Amino acid sequence: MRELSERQQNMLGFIEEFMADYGYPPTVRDIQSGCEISSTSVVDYNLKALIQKGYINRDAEVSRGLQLVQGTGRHEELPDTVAVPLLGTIAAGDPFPLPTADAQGVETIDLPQSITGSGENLYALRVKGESMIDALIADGDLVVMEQTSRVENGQTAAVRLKLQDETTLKRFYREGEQVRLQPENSTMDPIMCDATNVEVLSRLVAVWRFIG
Amino acid sequence: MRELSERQQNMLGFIEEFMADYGYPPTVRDIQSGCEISSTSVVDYNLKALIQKGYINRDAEVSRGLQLVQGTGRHEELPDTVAVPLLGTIAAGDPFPLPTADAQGVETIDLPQSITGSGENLYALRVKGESMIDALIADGDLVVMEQTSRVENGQTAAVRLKLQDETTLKRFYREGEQVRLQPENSTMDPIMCDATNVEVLSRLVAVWRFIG
DNA sequence: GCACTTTCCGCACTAATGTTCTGAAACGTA
DNA sequence: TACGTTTCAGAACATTAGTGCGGAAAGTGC
Repeated sequence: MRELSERQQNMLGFIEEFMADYGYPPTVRDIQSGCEISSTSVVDYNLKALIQKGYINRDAEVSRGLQLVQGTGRHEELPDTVAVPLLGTIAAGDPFPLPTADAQGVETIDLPQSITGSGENLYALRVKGESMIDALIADGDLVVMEQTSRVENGQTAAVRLKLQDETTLKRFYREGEQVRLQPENSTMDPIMCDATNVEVLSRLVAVWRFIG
Repeated sequence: MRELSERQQNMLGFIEEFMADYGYPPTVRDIQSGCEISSTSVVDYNLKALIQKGYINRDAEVSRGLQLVQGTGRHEELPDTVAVPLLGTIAAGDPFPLPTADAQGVETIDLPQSITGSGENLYALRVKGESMIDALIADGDLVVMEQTSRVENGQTAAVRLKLQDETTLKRFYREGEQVRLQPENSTMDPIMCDATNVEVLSRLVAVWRFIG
C-alpha cells in the first residue's frame, strides 16, 4: 500500500464523504468540482493511481462505478462486536479447558469490541456449579479468558498446581520464589505455594452474568 | 407504507442485491435486464411508484441516483450493539439511582444486542466498594438494571425497605404477605419483611466485570 | 542544461443513462 | 359495453459521464 499524494488523499476523502452523504459513488465530474480540480482527465489519472495503490476498485465504462476497498479508509466503522468462541462449561474439579484449534460450528458469543479489544486468544466458558464462588463467580456465569502464560501481579488467572494436579481461578501474586494465590472473596485465606509448582493457563478477562 | 406489486417487489429486491454486490446502485437498464422488464419506461414508472410508497429515494437526472430508505428493507442488518446509558456509580448506603430523563452527554456502554434485547428501560451503574459482595458483585463491576416495579420470584432486584429507608440488591421471593430477600451468597441469611414495606425499584439484568 | 517521469490541462468523442412521448394492453367498475 | 385507471411497450431524445489524445507544467537525477 503505497503513499498517496495530497490530491489523492483529498479525492479519497471526498469519495468516502460523498458516499456517506448520498449512498452512491460520485462521478468523475463530482470529484472534479468537489476537489477543485481543473480537468476530468486529472481526476481519471488519479483514480487510476488510487486503483494501482489498492484503495479503490473501478468498473470501466460504468458511471459512478467506484468501490472503496475495505480496510483502507480512515473513517471506516469498526465492527461493533467480536465473536468469542464459547468452548463449553467449566465445573468444579474439571481441568480448566484450553482453546483448541478453531473447530467449525463452535457456538460463539458476541462481545462489544470496546471491551474485548482485538479479541485475540479470547474464549469463553460457561460456569457450572459453585466452584468459583470464592472468585465472585456464580453458577451460570460466563467467563471470558485469554490464553496466556504470563500474568501481572494482582490479575486473576486460571492456574494449575502441578503436584496436586488441581486447577483453580485465583488472583496471582508473585512473591520471590513463592506464589500467593488469593481468592477474590476477602473472607477466605490465600494459598502460598512454590513458583515452580504453578502453571499459568489463562487470564481472566471478564465475567458476564446475565439474568433472563 | 402501501403494498407493492410483484414487479415492484422484484425490483426492490434486485436493487438491494445489486447494491450489496457492487457497492453502487443499478441503472434503470440494469434493473430492466435484471428483472426481465421489456422497457426502461416501465422501470421508471415503477421506480416512481416505489418512491411514492416510501421505499426508495431518487435524485433526478443523476445516474444510479437511488437510495434505499432505511427501515423498509427485508435484508437489513440490525445494529450489533445497544448503547446503554451509564448513569453513575452506586456505593454502599447510597440510595439506588433511577434513570432520569435522558440527559444529553451521558456516557454509554455498548452491550451486544443478543443480550440486551431491545434495550428498553435499561441503564448501567458502576459499583463502588464492597456493598454488594453478598450478591457476588465486586468493586468496579458494572451492573445493568431494568427499571421496573414488577419482578418474578427468584429474580434479583433493587428494593427499598421503606421503614428502614434502605436500598439493597437481593433475590426477591414473594411468600404470601411476606417478602423474602435472599442474598446471592448462600452463606448469608435471608431477610424477611412485610410486603408493604418493600418497594421494587429495578431489576438486575446483567453483571459485567471487566479486568483490564 | 538535458533527458525522463510524473502530474496536470483542455477539449472532444462516444457510450452510458435518465426522461419523455404516444399508444396499447390489462383491469376494475358501473 | 363504456369508461377511467393502472400498467406496459417501443422508440426517440437529451444529458450525464467515462475515456482518450496532444501538449504543457512540474519535479528528478545526471
